[in-house]
Amino acid sequence: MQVRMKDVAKKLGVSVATVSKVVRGHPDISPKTKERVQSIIKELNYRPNLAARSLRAGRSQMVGLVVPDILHSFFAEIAKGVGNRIHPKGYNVVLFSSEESPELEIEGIESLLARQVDGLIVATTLTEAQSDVFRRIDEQNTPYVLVDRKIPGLQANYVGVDDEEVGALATEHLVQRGNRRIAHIQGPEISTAYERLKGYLGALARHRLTMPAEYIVKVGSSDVIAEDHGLQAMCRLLALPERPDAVFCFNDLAALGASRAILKAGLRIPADIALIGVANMPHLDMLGVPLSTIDQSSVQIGDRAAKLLLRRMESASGSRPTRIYIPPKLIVRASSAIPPSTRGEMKKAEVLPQLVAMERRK
Amino acid sequence: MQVRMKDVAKKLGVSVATVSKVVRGHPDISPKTKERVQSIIKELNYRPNLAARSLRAGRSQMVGLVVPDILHSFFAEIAKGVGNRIHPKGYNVVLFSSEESPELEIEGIESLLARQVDGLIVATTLTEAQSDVFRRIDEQNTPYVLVDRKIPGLQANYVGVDDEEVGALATEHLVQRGNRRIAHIQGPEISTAYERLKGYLGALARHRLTMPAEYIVKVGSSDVIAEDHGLQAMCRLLALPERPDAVFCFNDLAALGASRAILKAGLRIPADIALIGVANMPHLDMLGVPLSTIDQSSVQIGDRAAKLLLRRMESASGSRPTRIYIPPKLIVRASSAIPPSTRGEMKKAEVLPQLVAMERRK
DNA sequence: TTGAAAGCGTTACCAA
DNA sequence: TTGGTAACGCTTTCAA
Repeated sequence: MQVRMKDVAKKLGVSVATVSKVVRGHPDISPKTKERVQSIIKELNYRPNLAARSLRAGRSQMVGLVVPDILHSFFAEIAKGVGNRIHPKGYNVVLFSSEESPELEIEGIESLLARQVDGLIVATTLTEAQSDVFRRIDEQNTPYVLVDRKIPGLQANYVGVDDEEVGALATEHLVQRGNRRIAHIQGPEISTAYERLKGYLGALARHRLTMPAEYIVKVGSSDVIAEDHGLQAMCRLLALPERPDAVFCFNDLAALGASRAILKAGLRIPADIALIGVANMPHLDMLGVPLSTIDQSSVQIGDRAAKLLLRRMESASGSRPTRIYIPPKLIVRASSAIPPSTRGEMKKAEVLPQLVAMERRK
Repeated sequence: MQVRMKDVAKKLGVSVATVSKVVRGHPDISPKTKERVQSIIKELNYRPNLAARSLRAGRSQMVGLVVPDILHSFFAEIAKGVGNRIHPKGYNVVLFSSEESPELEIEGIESLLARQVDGLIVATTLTEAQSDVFRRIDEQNTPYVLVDRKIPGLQANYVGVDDEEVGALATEHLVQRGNRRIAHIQGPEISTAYERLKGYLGALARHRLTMPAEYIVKVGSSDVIAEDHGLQAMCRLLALPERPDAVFCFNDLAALGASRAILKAGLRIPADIALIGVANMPHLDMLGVPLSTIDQSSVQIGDRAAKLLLRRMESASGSRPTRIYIPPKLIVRASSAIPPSTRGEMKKAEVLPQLVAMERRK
């Protein structure tokens, strides 16, 4: 059924060793034999069995990619970056979506290790307490690269943005625009959320601004359902005696939810409350109020992670972990764009047309 | 380095055959041996080498998934559906993104076949002329399922929506709302585009409406850059002596581009031009004018495709191709929602507030 | 330049 | 119920 090397060899009266060498472009083969073998390979439509090759060679030419949710455009972009980098090198991507479940993630990683992937790229949902999977990966001498999320206390290759800088960049921007009551809708229990919070607090401190404790609202759960949580968090902020004039949201999904809450309350963005998210998700520049955000160059994160992994897979193991930080980029759109001088002076009726005009000029 | 079955067997003084049976849950093993073996497996952290198993068993427990672009939410949703269905069955997904390139797609499929995947799910970019890859897949006796896009003349398992119905549903809706000059921004050279066009034409015919030939504008290229093309196509429509009062766009991305063009021209959606797309992409309900669309239940498409594939992989080959159609769902939002009676009677200034109010009521 | 043969880690058949 | 052993298709070493 399947054409094997043996079949090609038999048809030509040469040995399988010869065919094997031709297939892999091994040098010591006469041009004539090479050509004859190649023509038979074409004729029989022979394809080497990569399972056999993996077993024999001890390398599978596969890379495992574990993400919390492939639906989140951020992770899809990472997947794209990884694929585009490694496919030309003859590797395939085995994708595992952990659905934000640590247990599933561990199962996924184990299954990929069993598959003998040559390396792993992981956007992890695991906490420090669950991180022994990574030590098990190390034991196997399988290189891996963490992307987006880090695990405190784990020395590992990492590619992502500096999330403290993300938080600082966003908050700084809101301050520059004259906002003085800046709240933060915080993300779930992952490193990115902590560091963005740290950046937010740092920026406030630099400007000697202090906020009431209730201005930091915790989004209880994962990235995926962040929209609902953003909405709920925003509702809580709106109920405060003195409501914020700007909100830095953990990510764009949270900002989306927050903006729903703001509009529902009959308030205006950014005239009443300015908003900024993180991720630069596609098409959010076409929202009713285009959303300001921080771009993380996610395709590039995937690309760089794959590049780093390729290097680690090729070289002998043992080099110290590398951390690569991609600079975040502030993208200012209407949701945080109204200059502070205008604030308060605008009549309600003026706001929407202005936004529409702003959009048109683009 | 790697723990092998042999190591487990040696440590316990049993044979590898026994260990193998325990690992796979083979019945004739005494409870006592089973337990002892299992405890050693845990202790040594043994994981079966799936490359070896694949080679020996002739089945890899991997499914190949080929999509034109994982960034497109539609395909990411399919990937999610597939993964969620097959992971619990012990399969892994090998993902290949063809970047809308037929050549790359063929390479990708070949690499997956070489990897001995047990089955393939493909959203193809190939035309009938290039379809012999699929016959080669058949020769290998590897089952495959096409999703979203069909190839004319190729008898194959298929899961998707009935795109003619999609086109009819969208067009019918625009007609119902009182639109009489309904244009269509057509998709690229793929089955879905043809069939949506067919549905559009059918619906118009049923209502005895005829449109000028220029009302059908061809988007030259792939799904991915459909936003630019939608914009260009819309510009052409706007330049016509009698411009349309509604546009059925091949997909949401094209509609996004079209709406950019409409707003730039200083026109209003839907007061001047109503718009509807296809795909129900996430978050487009939060656009300045929320976008009407047709939902394709894409996660379900992935799920059903995987289910069908599992059946085909388990049963002996030879059954006739199955085609599964998921019913499309019309989702009416503001971009096509203004009742026809209001049309023309509204002053420009009234439109935006109305839309905002509409959004708030949600 | 070519080929024979060992062996990668597993499974499955058959014998004990 | 257990174990010996021959494959699975390929790579690689070493000899011819």
